[in-house]
Amino acid sequence: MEDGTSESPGYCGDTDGDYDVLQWDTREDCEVRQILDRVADKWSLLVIALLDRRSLRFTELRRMIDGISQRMLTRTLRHLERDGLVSRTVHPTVPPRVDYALTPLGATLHETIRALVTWTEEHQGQIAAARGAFDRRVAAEQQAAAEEAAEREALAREALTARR
Amino acid sequence: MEDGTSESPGYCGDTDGDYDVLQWDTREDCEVRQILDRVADKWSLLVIALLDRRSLRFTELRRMIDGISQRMLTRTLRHLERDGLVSRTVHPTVPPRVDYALTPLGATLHETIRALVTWTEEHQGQIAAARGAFDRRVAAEQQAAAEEAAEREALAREALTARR
DNA sequence: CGGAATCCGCCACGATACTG
DNA sequence: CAGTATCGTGGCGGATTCCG
Repeated sequence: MEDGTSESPGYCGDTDGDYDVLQWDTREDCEVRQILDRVADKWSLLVIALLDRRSLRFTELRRMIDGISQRMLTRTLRHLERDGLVSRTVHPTVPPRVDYALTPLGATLHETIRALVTWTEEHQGQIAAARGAFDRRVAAEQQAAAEEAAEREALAREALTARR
Repeated sequence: MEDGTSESPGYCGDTDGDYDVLQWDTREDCEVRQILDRVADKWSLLVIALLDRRSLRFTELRRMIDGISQRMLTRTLRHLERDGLVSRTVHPTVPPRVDYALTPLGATLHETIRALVTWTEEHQGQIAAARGAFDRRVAAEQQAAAEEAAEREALAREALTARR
């Protein structure tokens, strides 16, 4: 099994009731974070999206995703299966055939995720602009610092030659 | 600066038009994934949620989050600032005072995220059930395999004693 | 074909110390 | 107070090999 997100089943009990915003933010360690990590996983989201069209075999997924290693595909599918987001059905044929499909639960999650994707698409312009502005500001500050350093060095050298 | 999500500004151009689902899934490497990683980041979401109430100082955030290191808080805030989700204002007082606040863009993102949190809260029961069932199945299979192995070993030993 | 098991590189993160 | 700089490390992910 290798790891498996730890076998602790239920709560984490970490919630000390400091602030009320933390009602779902601190306990993120319990449930929300688990799902969030699954969604944000490099491959999970891709698998969910692909399975949303139709059920697929292991090798089909492997080919479609292209950059993925068999190890990661296996792990990803196991995790999704464990969370009840993907169903795994083995056909006892030879050679063996395994089909993966999205469960109803997985389908609703995919819908929910789409909202986030939509948000990103709608605002990616603003984000790109913000990044550009930020990077330019940083570059300008760095250059200013560099010039100041050069000036200080020039002054120091000048003082040195004057002493001789 | 240390890293900075690479300074490549625009597209990734990785999109080979194989399937149409990949229209936003393959190019995830370009924009969607960036935001998703930011959201799924261990601390970013927490910071966004806390700043949704009111603007906060560096140390306030540090105390409220509790498990975070100063390094990670700095990095997180820088990333959020770069993406235009959080604004940073320095008050030229002594001692220095720096306030962080959610930008309008960040606020809309927070709203969008809430949908995902809501989904998780609504379905965490199903997920927990699925995990339980999965783990029990795995445990059962492992035990079955162990018993089978023990039986084989017993047979082998029996055969061995018979040969003497 | 569909995995499981093993080895290993890399970097994300934490702890620590220092600066303005 | 609000950071930057440096070092040490655990774990994630990839490559490879073997199994049913």
